[in-house]
Amino acid sequence: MADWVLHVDMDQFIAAVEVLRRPELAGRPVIVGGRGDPTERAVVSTASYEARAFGIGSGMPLKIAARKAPEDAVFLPVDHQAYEIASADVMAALRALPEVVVEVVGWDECFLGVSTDDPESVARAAQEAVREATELHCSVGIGDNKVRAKIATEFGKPRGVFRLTEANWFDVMGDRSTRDLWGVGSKVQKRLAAHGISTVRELADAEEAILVEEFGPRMGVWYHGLGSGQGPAVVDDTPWVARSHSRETTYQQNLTTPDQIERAVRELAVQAFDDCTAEGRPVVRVHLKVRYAPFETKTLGRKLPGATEDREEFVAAALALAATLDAEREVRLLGVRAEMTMPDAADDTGRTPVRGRI
DNA sequence: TCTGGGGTCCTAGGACCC
DNA sequence: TCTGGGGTCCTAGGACCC
Repeated sequence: MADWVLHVDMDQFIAAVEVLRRPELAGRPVIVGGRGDPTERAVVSTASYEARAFGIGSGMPLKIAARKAPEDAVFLPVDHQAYEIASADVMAALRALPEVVVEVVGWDECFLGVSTDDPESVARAAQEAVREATELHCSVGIGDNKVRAKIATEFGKPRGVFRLTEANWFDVMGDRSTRDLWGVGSKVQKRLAAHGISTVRELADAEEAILVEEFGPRMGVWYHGLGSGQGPAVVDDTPWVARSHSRETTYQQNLTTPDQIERAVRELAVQAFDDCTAEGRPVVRVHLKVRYAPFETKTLGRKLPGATEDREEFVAAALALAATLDAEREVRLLGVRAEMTMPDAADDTGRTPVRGRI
């Protein structure tokens, strides 16, 4: 029997959950994002397949989506709680499969580790278990590691199964853009292109030394291996432990005065801090994220003098950072992040119980 | 056309110590 | 007075993912 990695990804998860509780919306273009008001500053979380047919997709500003959407489109607010409940039901159904290790990587996706000679039948069993428990549909990628399983899922959508291994990697991926690789975004794609590397095959054939020079010792080696579909194959069900919590808000009207910014930072800092202390861990660091109008993002960080459980001390540190912001510029987004101490277990074992780069 | 909110990990470079 | 090499910690920011 061979070891396989399966990647389970829910089809249009958020939109599907909404349609499930409002059956009358079935077949209509459904767009979920922000507070459901397409005149506000917000982006699309998920669009149903019917809405995608009009060119509407995740990450798109709601205002743009509204322009593209047909008359009968429905805009809905994001309801985190509903998706968390649905997600828990999905994961519970998958954990109930025999001999399977489940590693959750998001609301709507996870890896399964399984030893079998017939991964396709495990994939079909997973789809059936999810459908039976939740009436939701998913796609499954089968791979000999996490990278290939994750990429395979896209070829299985919707409601399908696709296998991607060392055997068919270059047939399937060789001529595709490096951007289609998991972990290569637009910036890295451009930097690769500057070295004459545009396709997956070209990345695999590139000199590793050149990539190391461009991206550093870890990322250079990582990207090179990505070209031939290499990646870790261990599926780990250790519960995820957060390193930090943040709160951020995009303001419908830009903040223009120091007083407005101070009030906003204080409010966000209190929430982020309380999220951390709710887990019983002191806070060691504060970050501030600011987006100046129209669209320039900056982040600042400061280590606190020591681990603290004193909220006012944290708020004061956040305010001190805020005092360094450019007072001349309008702010449209503010975020405060609180970084926590790690649980003792991490130190004892030398192994961080954290979902890392896969 | 106008861009969310939640996270993680990596790198460069300076400070400081031996 | 001018100088090495290595290690670790910290800050600041970049990139990516769901």
